[in-house]
Order: sequence, then C-alpha cells, then structure tokens
Amino acid sequence: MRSDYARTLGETGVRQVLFGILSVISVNPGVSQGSVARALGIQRPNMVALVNELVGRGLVARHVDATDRRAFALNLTEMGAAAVGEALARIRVHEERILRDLTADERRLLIRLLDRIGANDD
Amino acid sequence: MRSDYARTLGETGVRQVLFGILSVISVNPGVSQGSVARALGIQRPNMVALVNELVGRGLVARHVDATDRRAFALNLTEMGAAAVGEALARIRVHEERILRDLTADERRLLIRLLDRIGANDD
DNA sequence: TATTGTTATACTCTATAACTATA
DNA sequence: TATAGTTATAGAGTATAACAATA
Repeated sequence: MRSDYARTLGETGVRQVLFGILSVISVNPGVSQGSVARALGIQRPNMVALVNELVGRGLVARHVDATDRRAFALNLTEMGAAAVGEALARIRVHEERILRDLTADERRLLIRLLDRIGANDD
Repeated sequence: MRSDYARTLGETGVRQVLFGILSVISVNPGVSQGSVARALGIQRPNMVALVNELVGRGLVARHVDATDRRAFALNLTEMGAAAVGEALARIRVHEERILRDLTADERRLLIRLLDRIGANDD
C-alpha cells in the first residue's frame, strides 16, 4: 500500500518527505524549519537539504523570521500550493482505487477498527 | 505499528530482514540464497552480507547444493530454529498488545476488510 | 546558557555492473 | 548462453558532533 502511495506521488516528483513538509507548511504558514522537522520526526541537519530542494524548485519561500532572526519562516509559493493540490488529488485517486471494493459503511467500520488499534500502538 | 514491531524484534538482535530470511529458510529447508532473495524482494548482492551475518552468528548453515554446485543450500541450525521460535513468541505478544481492545470477531472482521484492500493494491 | 540553521561526517539500506564458477 | 554467488561501488536515507549567529 505504501509503495502504491509512493508510486502515486512519484509521478509528480514530490516524494513522500517533501509532501509531508509541504503539508505542514500549508497548514501552518510561516512555520520555522525546526518546527517542521520536529513535527515530522526529521533531524534538523537533514532538513537543510530538503528545504533547499523545495526552495530551489520554487515550491517554498524562505524568509528570516521578523521576531526571531535565527529562524527561517517558511511559506508555500503559488507553485507550492498548486503542487500540494495536485498531490492531494492524486492521493484521493489512490485511496479510491485501494478502497474501491468497500462500501461507505465498510470504510467507516475499517477506520473505526484501525483507530482502536492505533490507540494501543505504544 | 511497524516501529513497535521493529522494537519487539530489536531486543533479540534479529532485525526484520533477518527474521524474514530465517522464516523462509524455516519453511523451505535447503532453499538456495537466490530463491530467498527473490521471495523477499532482496537484491542478490545484498543477500551476501545478510547470509554471512546469519552464518557468522551461528543461526544458519550453508552447504554447497548436491545437485547444483553453483548454489548454496541454506538450513537453520538449532540456534537458528530457537531464534525463530523466540521471535515468533515476541511477535505474538506484540500482536496481542496491539489487538487487545478487539474481540475475536472484530479481529476476523478487520482481517477480512484488509484482505479486500490488499486485492486492490496493484 | 540555550536554540536556529548549518557543515561535516558516518552508518545503514538499497541498487547496478561486472566477475567466477558452474550449468 | 544463462544462472548462483560474489565483489566493488554508488546512491539514497538517516544519525551525531560541532560551529556561527541570535536569543
């Protein structure tokens, strides 16, 4: 399932890590690089190249934070927002393909059962 | 869930890959290195170090195959069989912990729903 | 003194090409 | 000629230590 997910995004050139970063920025505009790293469990040293890649591809804008001149505030560019939109659309297609044999009720039931497992994943 | 699984096995020193290899050998005694690699999606060059590690730790015995002198026939040693047994016991504990809130009926239902997804993971 | 981003670095995992010995 | 195991190697992904600038 994860490899299908990766293939789904792979065609866009936006890998899973990059999509994760874009998503966090999308929901938290102006978030700092370190906060994104913490949110996703990425080591800060490894964030540098990832953010560089996103900036280099014109998907993310990086500005010195006004209130803390050590930090970079990250925002999506127009292209970045469009990339997130396309990735989400592809993910929806992927999910629909994966779940095509389940009724709406069965999908809800499956999610409820998985939630009750997740609560014990400690 | 996968990280919990890895932690469960991690304490034994038998990583997930190694457990996979031991399992295949356990069910197919005398199987060749290449067959195990194909079964698990491991590149044959990468199998070499893995099998070396298992042989070095006394878990696997490697003999030239009688009918094809190019191939190695792999078998579990007594220690290897014991390691598989302990790993399986730990996996059962892990699964019981993960599934502790589900009744037997709910577990069967969950597995049936997941099976119907797996059929579409193409 | 602590934190942000960074560099340098190392270790694991994985992937490919090319060799050898057998078939 | 094809296949089994091997070597060398390269590329991701991920981890830690140490530094400069700022808090």
